[in-house]
Amino acid sequence: MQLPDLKMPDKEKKILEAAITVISEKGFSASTTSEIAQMAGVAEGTIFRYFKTKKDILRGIFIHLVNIVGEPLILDSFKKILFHSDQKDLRAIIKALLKERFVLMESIYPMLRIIVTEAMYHEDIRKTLHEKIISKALEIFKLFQEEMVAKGLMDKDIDPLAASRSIYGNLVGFFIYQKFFGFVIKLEDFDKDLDRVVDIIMYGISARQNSDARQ
Amino acid sequence: MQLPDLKMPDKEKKILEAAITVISEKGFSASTTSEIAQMAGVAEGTIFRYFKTKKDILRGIFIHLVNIVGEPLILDSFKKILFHSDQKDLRAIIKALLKERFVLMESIYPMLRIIVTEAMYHEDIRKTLHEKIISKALEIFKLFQEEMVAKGLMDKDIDPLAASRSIYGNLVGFFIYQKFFGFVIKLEDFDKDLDRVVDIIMYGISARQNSDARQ
Amino acid sequence: MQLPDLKMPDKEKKILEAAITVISEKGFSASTTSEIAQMAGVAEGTIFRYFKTKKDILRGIFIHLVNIVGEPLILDSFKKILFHSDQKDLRAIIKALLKERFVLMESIYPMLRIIVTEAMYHEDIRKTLHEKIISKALEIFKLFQEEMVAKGLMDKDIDPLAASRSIYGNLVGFFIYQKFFGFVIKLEDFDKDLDRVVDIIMYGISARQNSDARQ
Amino acid sequence: MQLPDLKMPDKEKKILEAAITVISEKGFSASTTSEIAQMAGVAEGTIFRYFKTKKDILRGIFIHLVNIVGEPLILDSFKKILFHSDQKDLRAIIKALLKERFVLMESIYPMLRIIVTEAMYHEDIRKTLHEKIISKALEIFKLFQEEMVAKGLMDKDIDPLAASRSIYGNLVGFFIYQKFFGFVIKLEDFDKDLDRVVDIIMYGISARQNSDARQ
DNA sequence: TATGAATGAGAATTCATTCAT
DNA sequence: GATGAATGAATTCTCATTCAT
Repeated sequence: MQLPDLKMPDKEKKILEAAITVISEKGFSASTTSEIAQMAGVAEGTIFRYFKTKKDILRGIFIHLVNIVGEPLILDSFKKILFHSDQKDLRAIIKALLKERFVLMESIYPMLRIIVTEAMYHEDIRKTLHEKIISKALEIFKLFQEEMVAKGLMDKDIDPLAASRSIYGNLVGFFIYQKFFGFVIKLEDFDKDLDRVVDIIMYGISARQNSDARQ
Repeated sequence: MQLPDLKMPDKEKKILEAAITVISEKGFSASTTSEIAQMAGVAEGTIFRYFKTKKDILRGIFIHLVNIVGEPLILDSFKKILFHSDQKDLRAIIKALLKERFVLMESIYPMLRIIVTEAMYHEDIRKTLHEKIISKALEIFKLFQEEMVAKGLMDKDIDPLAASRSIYGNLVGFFIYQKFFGFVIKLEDFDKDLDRVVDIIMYGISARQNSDARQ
Repeated sequence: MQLPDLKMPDKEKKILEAAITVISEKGFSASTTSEIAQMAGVAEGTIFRYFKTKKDILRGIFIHLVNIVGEPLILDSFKKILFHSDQKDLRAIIKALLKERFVLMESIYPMLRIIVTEAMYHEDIRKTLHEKIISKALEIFKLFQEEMVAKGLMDKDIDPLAASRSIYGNLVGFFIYQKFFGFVIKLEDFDKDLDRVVDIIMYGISARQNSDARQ
Repeated sequence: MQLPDLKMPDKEKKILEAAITVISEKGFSASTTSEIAQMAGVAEGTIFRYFKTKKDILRGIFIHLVNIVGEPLILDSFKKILFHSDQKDLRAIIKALLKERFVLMESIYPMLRIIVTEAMYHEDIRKTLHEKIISKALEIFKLFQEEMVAKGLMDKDIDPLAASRSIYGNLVGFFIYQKFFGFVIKLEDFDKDLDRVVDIIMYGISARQNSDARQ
């Protein structure tokens, strides 16, 4: 896990990167500061110059996700895809979105794994996550939906929460399947797979009234 | 977390139940055997009569999930809902399925939390999970889809993996939202919410060709 | 330092005794739990079964001094010497008192050293010490003085606080000189030395009106 | 704690002053060099330019007490009070002495606290203390006593060691009571209190042959 | 079988000391 | 000279595991 250049001491960055790697692999409690120090190539004591306690390392990772990764990586690219897409075609936009999200998730995968695990156990992390990222993404999606509804590409009755949950639910299901249970697949297969996901997001699982509905 | 009656010594069952509670709340590594013993009302040494090591407790929980909960609770009820439903209406079946799955997930929630966390970190757990539960559920769903396609209720082109992933993705998205981010909601609201999820699973997020498509 | 038999696990007593020895020799902060464990002949972890933290060991010693040693050893013998003495002679009583106090101080010397040091740095210890021992001793002395005044052996104008402070000041000065700066002396020399101390406590340092005043 | 101007680098003096403050408050082992550096307003590394090890700081404080404070502050003023007093009255001299000593002790209180604590644990400190200060003070007192005996103000039989120990014992008892257990008292009360101490030093605690003995 | 005291390896954390800048 | 980041040995404390009762 390589973090972007930040105004942060070199060693602190190394420790944070090492911590993300180690904690992502074994979970927070099962990781030791000695392991993190070793992987970061610093003395164990050095860790505690930058992070008062072990828990503060976790906090550091989280803050990083929310502040550094959250806004520019997660939300900005989300906005960009939804609004600045040249495509006037909803299906193409959704597909582009999934693709970009998939790549994003892969690129911050170790960090993601840590946050997901910890969010399961800590209310405060969930709360911050919701406040800083999830609720904002939902707002963006609502604006997007309005635009799509205006263009006649989405149904106005559709609940935006349910719709975005569906997109993300499908995406995560797809991601987990690829990452956890799937085999490494060829790029063209990936694209086909993705098409299937997009179709279901677009038209659901029921029988299509007319096959023209599909692109 | 109450486990069903099993041919298992009373103390072992108590330990397992206590372990599920404790580990679900703090994660495996952060839980201590002394805590589990205390909650189970047994001496710390007693734990090691039934489980050689702490890790074996986790294994015990997992085996329990797979063997005892997996087949009868997870798969059987899945089958029952899909095939023995009186309804000839796909939408109603999906809704019933989601409802039943939601209740099931809630009832085994502590266990679920443990397994999901551990599956994130251990390949072998993922493998067993896939073998014993996920792949079987997929097979069941395939049979169900064939039936639905035959009745003209589902599109034959739809990938069953993608379809079931969609159903589960939507369900899990819904579940997480309720459990982790949601507020406690009234039962009738829950039903409305569920309807929206079902609609999206059924018809997707795109504009409907004709509004009759919706119930 | 041997503690009296108490309803206290054998190991706890051993740890407490070892702690008193070690801490008395090096001071609290400079003593390590590993050292204490070694001297007590137990594993380091065992210490923390009986004392949650290192600081609790100190608290244990203090509680011991106040509750176990304070009342029966310090105050009771104080009372006994002052009131149950057969002697009708103030000088003899004071001498007996000094002798007995000296022996007592020697017998709990390691504990004393710890408490004195810690009392210098911790207000709460001083407070408890005052409440539980010093103020009580002062009360006892006041009663004693009343008796002596009634018998015409002490001046009624003398401030009991100043008087007892003088007795203890002289005693401690004597004790410190013997223990810290003195050489080991013969028993008869000790007695002579003590006599000089008693004289000064009794009659002060000024020229005596008549030499009969002295024994 | 302000040290007098010395031919000593500014930083070294600052470090020494800071060290006295910090160590006096928490004890030597419990104080950290980082704390001392912070309070002195220098970098931690700077400390080790002036003091090879942490222990050398303590040594520095001690040397300071003995060489700089010991002779001029402790012994000279002792001499001055005893011999250059205008008063021909022993009682008045003792009272003046106690007053002056009390003020002196207060002024070097932090340093005193350190030395007393450390003297309890280190033979070598006690030895130097005795050699450089205590034995000298005793010599001075002996000369004083001779003078007083010549004037008929003190008994020739009185042991000078016992007498000076009494004076100091009473003083220290008084000091401790005021500093550690006492409440803040008014100046006039302080003087009354002091009178009582002086009386006891002068005439002891026994009944006075005639009340004229007291001033 | 059940207990829980005892263990000791290993964890997080502290801090005097060094050294490149 | 002065700095303060970096170190790593030492310290406190935790906890899975053992074992005598």
